[in-house]
Amino acid sequence: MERARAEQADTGSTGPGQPGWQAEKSALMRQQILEAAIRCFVKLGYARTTTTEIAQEAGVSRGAMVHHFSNKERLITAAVAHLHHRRVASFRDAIANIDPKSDRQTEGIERYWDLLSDPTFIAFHELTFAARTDPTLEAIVGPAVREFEAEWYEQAKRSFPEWADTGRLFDLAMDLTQFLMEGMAIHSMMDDDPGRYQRLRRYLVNRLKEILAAADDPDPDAAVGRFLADDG
Amino acid sequence: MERARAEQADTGSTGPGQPGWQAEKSALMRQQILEAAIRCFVKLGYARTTTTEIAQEAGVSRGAMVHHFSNKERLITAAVAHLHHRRVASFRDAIANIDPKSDRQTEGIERYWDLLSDPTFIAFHELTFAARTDPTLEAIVGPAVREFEAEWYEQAKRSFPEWADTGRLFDLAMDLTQFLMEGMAIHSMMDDDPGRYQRLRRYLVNRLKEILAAADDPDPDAAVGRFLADDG
DNA sequence: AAAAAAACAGTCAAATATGCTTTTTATTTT
DNA sequence: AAAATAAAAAGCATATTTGACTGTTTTTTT
Repeated sequence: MERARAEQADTGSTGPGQPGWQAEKSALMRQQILEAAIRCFVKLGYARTTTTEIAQEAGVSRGAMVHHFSNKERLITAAVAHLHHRRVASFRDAIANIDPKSDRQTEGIERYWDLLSDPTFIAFHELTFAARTDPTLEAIVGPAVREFEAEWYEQAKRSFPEWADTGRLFDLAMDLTQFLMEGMAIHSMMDDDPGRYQRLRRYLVNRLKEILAAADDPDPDAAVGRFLADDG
Repeated sequence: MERARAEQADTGSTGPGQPGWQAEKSALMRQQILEAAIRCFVKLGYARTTTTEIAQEAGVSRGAMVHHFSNKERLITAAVAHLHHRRVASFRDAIANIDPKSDRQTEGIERYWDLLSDPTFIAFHELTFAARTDPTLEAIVGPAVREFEAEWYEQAKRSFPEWADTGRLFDLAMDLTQFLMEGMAIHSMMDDDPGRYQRLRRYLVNRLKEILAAADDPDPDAAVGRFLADDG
């Protein structure tokens, strides 16, 4: 009395003929389209990413895609949300999985560097930059950018408890890391000289350790002052 | 025996009716169009800068513009060259005019910061970034980017003789400055918190002075090693 | 002063991108 | 099994953008 369901095995919990299968297939296709959009951002840049191109990249017909995302703005909005979730998730696990026995500062910087050259991050940067001159896109991307920055800060605080209660020194270290790493990442996209960047990452780690060491100073404000002294 | 030339006075060396006047007017219009193109890059981004938009921004008809630049690629190429010259020139005078009595490192960083937020530099950055996914543009912009970097390095060497013969320490200082400042500049476009950037510039100046001081070390290689140490 | 050349303006057609509508196919429910 | 519903594909209409063409005015040369 077995019904013919031989071909459903690998799809997970549901299969053809079962209720809910269509919904699952639909969700899968949505996902597929969003990932294709992200690949297009990386490959072509935001401006030259057309809906036609995304459909082609996803391997679905334009009509099928229109069924899922009725116009371009909705598609872009969904892609940004998808990208944001992936970015937060991959940042979390990169930082959370640092070997506690390793040099944690170095590991943190190296893992963040890997992320910065990941397509997910390149795509996001592409969108952020395009948003500079596109108010519609800015309205979509802006909140995600701010949310990620807050997440970055919180996650760093959680994963590097040695920095707790270092106040302004922590802020200084975060800003230094963020801006220097981003500047390097952008430049490294058009300049193939890995040694240059590696050297500077080592320099950065040493600076971070120096700032951290200053936190043990009896007068932390004086320590901040030493780093930011205005005289020679 | 005066011929009627009352209205030529303010144009400089030539005026209507004199040979060469047309050529001068033509050059002026070329210039006007190129500057309009640059304003468009800043305002709209490279991708959304159309020839129509440039003509409108320049206040000339499209046909007139086509007369000067027969197609878009030639116009873009000329605009990039124009922008490059302006960028090199403004960098040179910013650095060359540093008051010798001031704190030269601080002044240098502050002046470079001013340049990074100047439309000339924003436009160039826009083009550089767009070139990532546009080989045709990359072919035009790439050489200018490399030329400017070389110029930047040479100019810094010339204007800060105290760094002469500091070898690898100089390279480290240049890279640190370039990447950190660029990272800050990009971020500051979308985040209005001047204090954050000012603080970090002060930090940077102190780091530069520290690197420079290390150049007096009897063993400069050991000094480099101290900054780039690989152990805790 | 007349002819030649250059600068300029306006219009048009081809190509491309987007959003909408219609037709066909597949799936679920009764 | 039939009706109802959802998904996918294809085609069409409108917008934009670019490059080309044509005619007019201004400037230079003879």
